[in-house]
Amino acid sequence: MRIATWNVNSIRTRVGRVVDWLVREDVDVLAMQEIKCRPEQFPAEAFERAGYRLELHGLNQWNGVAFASRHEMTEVSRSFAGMPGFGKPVKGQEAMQGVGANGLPLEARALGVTVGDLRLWSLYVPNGRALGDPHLDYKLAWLEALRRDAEAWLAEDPDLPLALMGDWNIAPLDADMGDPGFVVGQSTHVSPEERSMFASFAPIVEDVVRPIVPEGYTFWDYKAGRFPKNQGMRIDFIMGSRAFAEAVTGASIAREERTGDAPSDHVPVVCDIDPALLGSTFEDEFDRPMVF
DNA sequence: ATGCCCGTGCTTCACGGA
Repeated sequence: MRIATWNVNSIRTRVGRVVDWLVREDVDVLAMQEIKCRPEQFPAEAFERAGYRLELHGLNQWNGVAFASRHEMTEVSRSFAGMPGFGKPVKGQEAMQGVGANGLPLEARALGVTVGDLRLWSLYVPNGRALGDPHLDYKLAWLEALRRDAEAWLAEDPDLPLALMGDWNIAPLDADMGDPGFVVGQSTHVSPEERSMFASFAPIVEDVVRPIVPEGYTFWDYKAGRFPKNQGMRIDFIMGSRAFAEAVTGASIAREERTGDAPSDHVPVVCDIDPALLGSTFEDEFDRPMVF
């Protein structure tokens, strides 16, 4: 069972490349971020022809998250309970996109699905923009709310195989930041506040990729030749609960997806799950044991 | 110190990204 996350930076521009990669790499479930379109604009046919079902959440040309899965997806959530919004207070037409826990309009940054026993979230954490910018307060509040909700899910079911995967927009360690445009004390993504917030998830979820792939970036800015100079950032993560992490048998970062024609600025992050290491329901559903 | 490179909108620049 192969699970991946990829900030695709516009699915309409990238659809051929994304579906080719899914098929070539035999991916079962892909969490996408920055699809940059509404559901009716999503190029669904290409995914469906390749055997993938879709769950989509997009409100406009910004943000947008999605899942493509070879397996049935249930219990679809387009936000988490404490998720804050951003912008001007909701009124009239804006109310159609939903109101966050802070009374402000929700953005399309979170999508939760259940696949077998797995609870999976595709997350696009707010960028933060700059130190002192209201967007950074939003980013920190958004993550705090996510952590509190995830704590509650796991308090209710400590054995839940939960994965919080996506673009976290934080480089947790110094080794995760190779872009000289980002400096501790001057920039987002490396600030003590963001790193502390990321670290506060440790009691509930862990990075399941780093133990297997200790080095490497997941994003290189299009500008200033960041990829040829390998001045990237590691900001895309698959964070798994104990039950999820115990079932992980492999992981990789698909660096080659930053090369060739019209790449996203992010690359896929992948992990492999052995269903036998999860609960029996999942095993029965997907391993299809022979019946005599 | 600034822009670099992209994608989107109903485009000829503004904006968001990280």
